[in-house]
Amino acid sequence: MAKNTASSPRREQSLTRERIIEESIALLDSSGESGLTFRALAERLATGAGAIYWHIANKNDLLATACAEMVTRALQATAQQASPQDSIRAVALGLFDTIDAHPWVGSALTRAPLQSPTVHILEKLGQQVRAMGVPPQRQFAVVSALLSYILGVSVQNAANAQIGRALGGDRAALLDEVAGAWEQLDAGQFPFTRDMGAQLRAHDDRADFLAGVDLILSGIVSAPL
Amino acid sequence: MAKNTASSPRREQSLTRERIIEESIALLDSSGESGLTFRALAERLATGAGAIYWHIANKNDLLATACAEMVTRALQATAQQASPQDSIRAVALGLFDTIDAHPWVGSALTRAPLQSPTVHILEKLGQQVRAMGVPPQRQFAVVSALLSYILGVSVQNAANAQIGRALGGDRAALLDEVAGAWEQLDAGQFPFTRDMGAQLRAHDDRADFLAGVDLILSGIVSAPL
DNA sequence: ACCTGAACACCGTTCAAGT
DNA sequence: ACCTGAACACCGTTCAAGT
Repeated sequence: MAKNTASSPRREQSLTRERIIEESIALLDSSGESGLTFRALAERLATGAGAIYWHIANKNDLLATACAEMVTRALQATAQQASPQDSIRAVALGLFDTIDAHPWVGSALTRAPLQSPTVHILEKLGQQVRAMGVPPQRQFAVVSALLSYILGVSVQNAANAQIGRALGGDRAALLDEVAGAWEQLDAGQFPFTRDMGAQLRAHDDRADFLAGVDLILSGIVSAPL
Repeated sequence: MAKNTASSPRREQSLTRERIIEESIALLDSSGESGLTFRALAERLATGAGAIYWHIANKNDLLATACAEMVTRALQATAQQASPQDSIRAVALGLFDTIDAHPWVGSALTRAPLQSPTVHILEKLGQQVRAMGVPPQRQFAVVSALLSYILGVSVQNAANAQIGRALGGDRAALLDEVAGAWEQLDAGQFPFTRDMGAQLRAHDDRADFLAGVDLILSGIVSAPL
């Protein structure tokens, strides 16, 4: 990483697939998904837009590779825990936080399911589900539910945060606005939602996410089928 | 719906917000999300692209309104069931099937959370969660988990189906290919995924989705916290 | 009040031409 | 082998001009 020797002629920094991905991640983090354009990327790399195509197949390839890199980092960061349940919680939170910090990772995962990043997550979850003693014929459905929940909620949470940022960025004020609207809904048609204003204002997305994971974990243990 | 009388001058079919949304839905269903362009829509409506902007704020408005229409239809179609659990399953399946048949509804829901369509779903789920006897202070987190799971999995399932279609359309062949790749993974690094090939080949997305809903429902009943 | 359609400022991707 | 940058075929959105 500190080495600067290029392959053949000594150049300041030659255009490599790695450097393109690196700058793509920086661009995605700073300007979001819509900020990643070949023109903007070419400018950052001090080259022409067409040059990128020598190393990268297309925009999808660019996004998928950047996403795989982030998921690898996230999974490497989750240490082994005391119980399988705790390991599952750690993986879940690691992904939640990564996708929260890099919302574009979420959309990339949605766009390329069952690819390498997802398989790594599946494996990590599967090993813990086995350790919990779930019978073999139920393992696929159980892991599938966990994976879907984790990715689904993380992606939606990140999308919410992005929308919040686009709408001004004051989370408390935005929540308060929605909560206020809920409280003024028609009592006959929306008896439930009307009463949820206070809980919406006070809620913590990360805690609710974890509560959902726990709900599934205790469903696995109580095993209805 | 059969009436053809326009507002003031008798015209074949005047340009209305309703007609624009109707044609947008048709276009989205036939050509997918990328098929909805102002130019294609204008052609279908036999007008200019700019004319649409008189009735619709922008593309987001177009997609959000079309999405709201579809969710309303989906919720109206779910009849009252014997138990709260069954009602929740019916709502879940209704949304799963709608989003499966109209994948663009999924992306629109993700893009506009806590808007009118989501609130209607929240209300329907919330009433059943109350009927199940969940204590008030847990209701928000429980409904939130259910809603997240249902939307998250449905959206991902629809995305998968779209990708499958783009890749040739033969679901069995595609699954078989992925399953085959799983079975050849390194035994040391992927002991779990390696064994899941058969279950992946045999699995039913809709059944797995419902199994996940049941997992959450039994987690709610066994109530760890 | 509503519609037209050209114009603007963008995209991803391709490709002849260079080194 | 790799890079350049103009060109192509698109976008969403705006807006002067029409009726």
